[in-house]
This record gives sequence, structure tokens and C-alpha cells, in this order.
Amino acid sequence: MKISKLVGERTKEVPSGVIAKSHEYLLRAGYIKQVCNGVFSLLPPAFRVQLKLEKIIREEMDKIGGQEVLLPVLMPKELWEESGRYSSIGSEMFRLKDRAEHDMVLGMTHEEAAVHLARNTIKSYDQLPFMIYQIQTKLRDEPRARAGLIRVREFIMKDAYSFHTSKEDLDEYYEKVKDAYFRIYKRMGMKNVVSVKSDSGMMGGKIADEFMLITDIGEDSLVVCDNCDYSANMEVAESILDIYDSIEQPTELVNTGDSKTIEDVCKLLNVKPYQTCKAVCYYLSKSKKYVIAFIRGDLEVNEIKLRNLLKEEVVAISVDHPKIVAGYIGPKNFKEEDIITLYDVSLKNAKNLVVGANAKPYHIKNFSFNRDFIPETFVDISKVKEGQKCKKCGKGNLKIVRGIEIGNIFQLGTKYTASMNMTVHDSKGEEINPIMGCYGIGVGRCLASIVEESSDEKGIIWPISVAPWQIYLCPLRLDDENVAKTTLEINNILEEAGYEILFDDRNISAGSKFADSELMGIPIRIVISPRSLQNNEIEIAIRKTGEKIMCSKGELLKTLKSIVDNLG
RNA sequence: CUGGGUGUGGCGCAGUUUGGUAGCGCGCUUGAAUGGGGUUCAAGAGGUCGGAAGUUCAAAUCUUCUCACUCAGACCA
Repeated sequence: MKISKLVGERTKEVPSGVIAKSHEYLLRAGYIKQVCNGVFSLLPPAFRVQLKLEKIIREEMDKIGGQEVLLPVLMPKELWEESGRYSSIGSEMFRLKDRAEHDMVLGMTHEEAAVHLARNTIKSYDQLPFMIYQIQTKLRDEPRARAGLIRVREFIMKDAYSFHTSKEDLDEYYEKVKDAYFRIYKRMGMKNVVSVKSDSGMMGGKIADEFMLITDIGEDSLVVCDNCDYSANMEVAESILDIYDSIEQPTELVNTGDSKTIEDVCKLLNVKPYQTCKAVCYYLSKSKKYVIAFIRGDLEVNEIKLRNLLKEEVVAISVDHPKIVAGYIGPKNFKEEDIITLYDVSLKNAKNLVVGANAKPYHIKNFSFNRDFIPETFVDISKVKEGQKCKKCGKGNLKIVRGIEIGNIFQLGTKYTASMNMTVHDSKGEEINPIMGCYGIGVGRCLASIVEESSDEKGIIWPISVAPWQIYLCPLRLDDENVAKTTLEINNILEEAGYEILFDDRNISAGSKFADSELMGIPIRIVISPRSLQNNEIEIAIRKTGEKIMCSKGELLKTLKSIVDNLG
């Protein structure tokens, strides 16, 4: 490819409003161009990378028995009504009408289509298990697209769906996919990838893992143990909650005046936040109920855990309920129709707490949950804090890091096969609903994530396995006869050896060429100039290390091979 | 959806407070010099200032409406 003909331009200036490194470099190096909010065109270099990513994914999916298919982007409303998601998913799904006024949707995920494809073609347990996958466009009307290719409204995703006769079989396959995913990320050149337990969100099902590239610009908070392999998304992470043991003291009603917040009360009564119990109020707009969540004063409520527990959207509010004394709420079963009371596990066996007295302006001192009030159950609704002890190993300290979700896997169970009535005959001749798993990888997001992880102040540094071109052929003074002749020769030698070459055929200054090759992130640059030809030498520059190696024309292929082997 | 910001040649920006029909850098074209880190000089092309309505003798600049983009949050696979 001649760079003079390459579509796209490279710029020195940083576009405004750009935070993510991958966003900046992909724009500046001429890889992507924004069409509207959250929608991008890929220019030739980016598309070449994308094809390489897809190739890696295909190979690994095929290795675990995947069969590639192509499901439609456009689907009728009816298909989504079968699963119930036509109504349960909100405005993040693109909806439209066809010319006959028929309601249609644009696919944001393809469980429905996968079941539709399989349910009339698979009839016997003999045909199970199987996995189908596709690499295709997904459309999601994101509330907020951001950071270039990291969060967009239209993107290419590899999504796979597996069908099994038993939970055990799914479990086994699930682990296989997990291994395949780690191989995929490794081959793509990503290093800092972990899998974490996660919330299954709109997909349904219980077991879910997300694959995260750990990086500061990540949108998700992850909890990882510094001692064992525990890792989880903040949404579902758990920790050991220290019990601060002490001897129970008699309760005491104290006038706390205007002190309502934990901070004020602590100051007034000279106690630490963990020696208090706070009440956080929520409202369920669907069922029109108030929720009072009691939790130890030093902790925060994890609203996603709360939502999953109540199976409904929760909204934090300041209460205006006649039975609730805002600022002085204490542990108590509110036996009102429209109030739900919850107690976090952090309160279990907690003693000598300062709690609200449910009367203004009083709090109660030395309140103990195993003496003064014993709730029916305690629930886990707290947010993990940095430094808490790991629940899995009991020793490690939990750290909170940020990550980009570059893939996820779910055990769906029979949510879709049951609702959409997909059955097969088992070995006893009985009809069963196959158990499903689904597995996604955002290809465009991987592309951006690789850049996020692998770049420097000069630009992108592509891993050689996914680079758009392996070699940047960079003659200086192409008007020099000897340079022109040698460049052509070398181009042919490299092409014959199977290398992909970006040929900088422009007659511009050396600095501009070097800068472009570095911004674009091409792993190897071969410089041919009058200066080096005087010694019958060619320069090979390695993007990643900045190293420069001189060699003769005859040694070129041999030298290159050892460099490439080293980079791979 | 809530709050803030921005919209001026292909890209990045100044000009808006104090109305007088556009300017800079990069890039592009032509010529010359230079020739290993975005080189220099000269000459050019290219915009009617997001859109609509209004005020005015006169609007990029003031008013109203509107659209788009963007940041933070809410939300999200």
C-alpha cells in the first residue's frame, strides 16, 4: 500500500474534548472518523486491524466447536415479545416501523434470533451440545456514547450461543469458552486482562463473568484481591466486614439536636462512623414503595445489589413519608404497606451503635442488633471499600481498580428456550428446554483497548499480531536513483516473503515520515537512505523499543525474521 | 434525562464583552532551496461564521427559537 494513496489523514493537533488515549491516536493517525454521536467509520488501517482481530476470534471459536452463522440485524417485534424483552428493555433498543407500519427492532444482542434459528432445526438431545456464533453489527442507543470506540452506539461484536442438555455440560463448556477468551486476548496482544464475577443485567441468568482490561480510563470499578485470585465487578463484589467486638452497654437516649448526618452525629457524640447505623432511603417507582436500607455508618449502599435484590429499579430519595422521621431514622420494622425495611449484613451482631430514635431530635446510644432489635434477615447490599479483607482467602486486602469490559460470558439457563418454547427430546423421550450460554466480545472495543494499553507519547504501538501492516517501508530521498532502485528491490523481497508493507512514497522530510510511522504504530520501520546505502546498509527500526538495527540487503530477511519472532 | 461547554475554510483555534459583511497556525496547490526527526522562502486556492426568525442603515458579534457535538452525572451488555 502506498501511503500517498491511503485514504485518511494524520494530524498533529489533538482534537478537542478527547480524553482517552485510544480516541486521540485513532483519530490523529487516521484510523477512525466520527459520523455522529457514537457512530464511527473505520478507515483502511483500522479495518485491517479489525479483520485481524476477527480472524483470531474465528480461529479460537472454531477450535471449541463453534459454527459461524449470520443472524439478522433487523427483526420483527414479535420475536422479542416472545422472550418478553420487547417490553423489558427500554430506550436503549432502536425501534422502527417498516412501510406496512409493522414494528421492527434493530438487534442489540441475538438470543432471540439464535433460539429462533435453532428451535426448529434441533430436535434431539443427540444434536446437543452445539454452539453457533457470528461477528456482526450491534446497535444500542446508549444513554451516553464516549471515549471514541470504547463506548459507541453501533459496533461489531462476536456473539456466541451454546445449547446444552444439562447444567453440568454447560458448566464444562463455559470453562472452555473462558479459556478460549484468554487465548484470544493474549493473541491480540493484550496483557492485563482478568475475568471478574459480574451482574448479568438484562441478559438474565445467574452466573456471569466479564473480561476486563485493567486500565485507568476503564468505566467499571473492579475489586481484586492482592493475595488470591478473587476478582469481581464492584456491582457484585463482597468482602469480609470486620466485627468490632465490645461489651454491650445499656442503651441511652440522647438529644442530638440538629445533627442528622453520620458526620454530624459522630462529631457530637465522639464516635467513629463504624459505630453508627445509618438509614438510606429509596423509592421504587414501579411498585410505589419506599425502601429503608439500614447499613453500618462507614459503608455505602451498593444500588446494583439493591436493585437485584428487589428486582426493580431503585431511586435514592430524601423521604417525605409521614411515618418516617428523616434524619433520625432507626432500626425498626416499619409495618407500613408501602415501606420495605432492609438490614445489611454489616449490622449482624453489631453492638453499641448510635442509631436514630425515630423521633426528633433523638438518637439512641449503645444499640445492639442481637439484643435491642433482631431483624428477620440480613441482606448483602454494601459496597466494597478499598482495603477490606477478601472473603475468598480471608487474608488478602481488596484493591479497587478500573477496567474496560472487553468481553463477557453468561449462563442463561432456560430463560430463552423456555419462553420461546424450544424443546428437544432427551434420552428418555421427554421434552426438555435446552440450557443456554451466551458469550460476547466487542471487536471494536478490543481494537481501542489494545491502543489504550499499548502506546507511548508518539502514538500507537501495535502488537505485531494485529498491526495493519507489519512494515513501514521508509525511503528517504526517493528522488535518488540508488534509493529508488533499492527500495523497489526490497519491497519485492519483503512482499515475496509475505510481509504486509505500508510504503511511504511521499517526497517529504524524514522527520514527517518518522512521525507518521510512529503515530500509526507500525511495528517495524525499514529506512533506506543515501547515507546508509553508502555503507551498503539498511536500517531497521523497532517501534516498541526504539531500537535501530543496521544490516545488509542479503541479511534483511534473516534479521527481520528474528525481530518478528521476538515481537511475537 | 439533568447540569456545564462548544459550533467560524479539510483540521486546530482567534475575533463576539464595546455591531461596520472575516483572521491565524497546520494541511492543500505552484515554484525554489534543503535533504536522517514534523526544514526554509515566495506565490496561491479555499469559509459568509451550525440552522431559522427577529432588532438595526448595518449582525460571526445583540434577542428568541432550534439543531448538532462535547464533558460530568444519571443509566447502560
